[in-house]
Amino acid sequence: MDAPVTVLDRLLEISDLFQRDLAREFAGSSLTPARTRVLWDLVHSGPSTQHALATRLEVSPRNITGLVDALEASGYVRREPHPDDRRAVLVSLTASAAELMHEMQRDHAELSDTLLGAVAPADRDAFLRGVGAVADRLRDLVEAAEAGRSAARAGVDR
Amino acid sequence: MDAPVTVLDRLLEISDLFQRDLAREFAGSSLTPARTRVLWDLVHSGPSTQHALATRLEVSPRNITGLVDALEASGYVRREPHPDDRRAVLVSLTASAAELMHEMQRDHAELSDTLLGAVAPADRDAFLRGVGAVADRLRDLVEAAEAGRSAARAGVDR
DNA sequence: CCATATCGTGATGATACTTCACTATCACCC
DNA sequence: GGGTGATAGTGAAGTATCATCACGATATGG
Repeated sequence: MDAPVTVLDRLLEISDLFQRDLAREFAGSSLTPARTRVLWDLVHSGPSTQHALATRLEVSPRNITGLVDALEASGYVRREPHPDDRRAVLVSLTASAAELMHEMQRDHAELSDTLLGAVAPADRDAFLRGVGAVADRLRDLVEAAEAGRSAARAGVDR
Repeated sequence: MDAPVTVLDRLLEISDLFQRDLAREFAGSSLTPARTRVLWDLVHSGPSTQHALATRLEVSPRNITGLVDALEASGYVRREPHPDDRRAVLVSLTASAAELMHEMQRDHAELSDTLLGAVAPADRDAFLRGVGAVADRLRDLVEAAEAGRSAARAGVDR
């Protein structure tokens, strides 16, 4: 009865392996998972204020300050004054960082294909539907749990 | 052309959601992800030396010292002298921690079932095969990458 | 019995986060 | 205009998880 391997175990192993691969990829460079996340977001969202980054990445604005400091020092991003708001700064990727991120995006897609290629062709459609269904269900569960807590706390106020 | 959602994205989202759920679960208690990992390992492996823990969890022995310190202070584990080796200590779960871990194991299995329940019955077998295949493939890839690096470094010596 | 490896830990430091306090600015409203 | 209150970013201080290096205590194998 000790520890049958569940689907969840497998899914967690996958993400663990991926993270390890990412860490290995950037060993030696000044890029770290958290800093890479910032770059990744900037590719998708374009030049952003630090506040916007903090909101999208769900971390404190103070934390973004430190991450951008490091990325700026290593030449991955630039801080420019916001044209309409003198309080804010716009963080944007440097050309070389943009190039790097496109490479990473290609690698990411390629890895995704490789992994899908490991699935028997006859299973692929069902597999994709299954992954989507699990992600959706889990998202709902987490959302409900978090809303529950918020509601409990907000309950006193309302 | 900007960012089609890949399988890999979905898999990473799943693990991200799960981690967030775990963190929420233990908010307020003295348990943290890293400390929980130690407890989880002890359930599977039984009383262990800190060195064994460090090896299995792939972290430095020094780090284990700190994690066990915290777990011991909170009453989750006990440190006992190793019967055959006066250098080593045996770390074992307290009764209440063992109980807690069994609960967690039940919850984990239950969540796994719930997630699998979100997959259409006709897709389930293919989905399970697919998840296994992807995990296997990724494990091979990471292993090869790490072996490559080790080989490169060991190459000078041999 | 001595050289060497192993087990744990103190010291020190990096990264990734937090909250709190504070400044500079913006936006609104009378 | 001149407050007034929200917002953008950052300094200060603290926590958790990791790493490396040095060191003492012990085991082990000639």
